[in-house]
Amino acid sequence: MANIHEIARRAGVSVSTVSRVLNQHPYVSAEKRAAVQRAIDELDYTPNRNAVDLIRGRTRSIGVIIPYNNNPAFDRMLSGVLNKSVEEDYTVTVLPTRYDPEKELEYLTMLKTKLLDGIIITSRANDWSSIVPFAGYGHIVACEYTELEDIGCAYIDRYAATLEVFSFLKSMGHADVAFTTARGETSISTRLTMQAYRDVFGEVRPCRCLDGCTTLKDGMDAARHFLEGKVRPTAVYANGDDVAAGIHQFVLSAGLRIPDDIAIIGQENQPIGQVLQLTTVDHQLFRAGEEALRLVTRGSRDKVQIPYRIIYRSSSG
Amino acid sequence: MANIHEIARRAGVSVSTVSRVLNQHPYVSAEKRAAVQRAIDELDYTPNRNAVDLIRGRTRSIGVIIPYNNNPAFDRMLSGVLNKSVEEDYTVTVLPTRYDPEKELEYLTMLKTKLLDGIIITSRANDWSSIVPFAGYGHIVACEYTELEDIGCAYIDRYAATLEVFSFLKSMGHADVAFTTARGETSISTRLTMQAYRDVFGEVRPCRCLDGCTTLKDGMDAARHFLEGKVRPTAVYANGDDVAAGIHQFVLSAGLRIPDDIAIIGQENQPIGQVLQLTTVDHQLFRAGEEALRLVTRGSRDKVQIPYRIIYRSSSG
DNA sequence: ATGAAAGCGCTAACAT
DNA sequence: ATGTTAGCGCTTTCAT
Repeated sequence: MANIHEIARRAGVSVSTVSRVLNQHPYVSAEKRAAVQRAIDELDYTPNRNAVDLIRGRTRSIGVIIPYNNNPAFDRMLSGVLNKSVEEDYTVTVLPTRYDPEKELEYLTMLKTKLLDGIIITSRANDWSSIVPFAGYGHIVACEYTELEDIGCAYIDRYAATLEVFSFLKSMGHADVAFTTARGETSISTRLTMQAYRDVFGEVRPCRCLDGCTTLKDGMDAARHFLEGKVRPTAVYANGDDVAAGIHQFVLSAGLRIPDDIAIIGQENQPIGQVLQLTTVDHQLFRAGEEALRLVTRGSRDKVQIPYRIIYRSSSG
Repeated sequence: MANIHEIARRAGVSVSTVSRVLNQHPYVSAEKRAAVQRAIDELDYTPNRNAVDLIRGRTRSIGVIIPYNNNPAFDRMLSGVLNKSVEEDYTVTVLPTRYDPEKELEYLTMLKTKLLDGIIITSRANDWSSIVPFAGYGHIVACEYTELEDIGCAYIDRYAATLEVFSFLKSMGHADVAFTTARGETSISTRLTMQAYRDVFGEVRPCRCLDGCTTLKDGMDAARHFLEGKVRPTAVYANGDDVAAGIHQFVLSAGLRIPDDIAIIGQENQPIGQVLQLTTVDHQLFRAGEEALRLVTRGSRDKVQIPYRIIYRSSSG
């Protein structure tokens, strides 16, 4: 590929003039501008972005740290990020960690190496203490609430949503409620869910709580688990609509009725939940993703809460 | 951030020596290497990747052109790409086009600007004639079959799969079959589907074919469309499991039985199809994505076919 | 084994 | 208005 010098030579001007027309600066005569443009067209020239980014120190590119791809929740957020990135004219790089802390730090280092202007953390594997230092090299926005000064966030109020769900179930007469979670008490989601449970129903008994659930099949296994005791719960709050759908299937196949024998509430408002008429908590993760991108491109450290909505359907009575 | 000169000064060596230890070259004495390492650690130094990429002319980064995010099919491919990218140590940038040809060309230009080593095209908005020239600047791999020399591909045999589906339906006694598609005859998928239909059933009547379907709701509308005539089809081949699920719902709500009154076959083997016991064509798009990444990182122009599998469930009788 | 120096392709301050 | 020039931070000959 030709470079800026070749264009300059061919147009009979200096490289600065070429640079000026490239960056639409004023103070370039119409003739020279035309000559430069001609040379550019003739040689089909495009500036080398590595050189531009090197000298500018910015890339208009941001990264999205995501534990798993092909997970409804994270995909929604990523989708929101991508959607907004187009209108903000930023490029987005996906950084899948599988919750490997080393990998995550490696990705964060891309701020230091100047490859990324900012990073959105949808879910993290490291403690904040090892993440915060990277905020010195680029903007970091999280999809969870944090009081840290250096970190912006577009977060959902999972505690409030969960509290509302459990309170609703209680008001409907449910006293024995079970729930599923995805990844143990290392995750804030799980901790907040358990806290809300305690605040409404008291102690969390092992037989009413199952971790490690993400897929439809996990939901079926969870339902089997919840139903195997002599006393069975009368409602289940699943950590996703896929899981809820699995529970739904197993419950029906066990000859029980929904919601009469067991009420089910899911999360994320997925199509599968619509089909099965599942009540669901829509955390509006798409909007969270959009907001996260908006924040990170502005270098904002604002704390923005994304409101949730509960969509009541027949599965919860 | 410190740069290589500072490290050199601090370690009392030249920049070339620093560069050598950075790139694990031989011929560096143990003492100097240690001194350099100490300086690197003390200053918490990380090389600027823009500078490295500029001089090397490579980035170990590839782009994935994708029309829509949050579409089961494209998400599967993207997921496969990402999965493989981790083990191949490449970074992937998502390039959403919404089938805007201009946007797509803009993305392809990232090969010229040296930002990307290669690009995977999951689905395109431009003619090959305007895409091929970019192959001169970086590797291009498509997720559709093409004979073009310059383009590698990891493709699915949609015609064969569709032919098998229609032949199966015919063998089951279905003579009046409908189908849905996503985006008109500009898309190869649609063209291949129509071709297979003609080859098995003859003429494609407008009342047996509905375009613009991607979501569950589209499926419900499609079913309404197919059922409104006096004679209704006895089977529908949907272009995705979400669409098939919508059809499923509408058919049931219309008081008809599946598969007795109407057989349904979907595509992509999504969880929703598993729940509804939908027969489905699994095109193994995840594998296609993995293979595409493998090809593009190797600069290969091989043509690799990804086999499909039909998963028979009760919705097709 | 090590260093000096010439770039990679571009931007921008400075001079004219 | 336009050109000269000094970098941005790194790799890689080419000497020694």
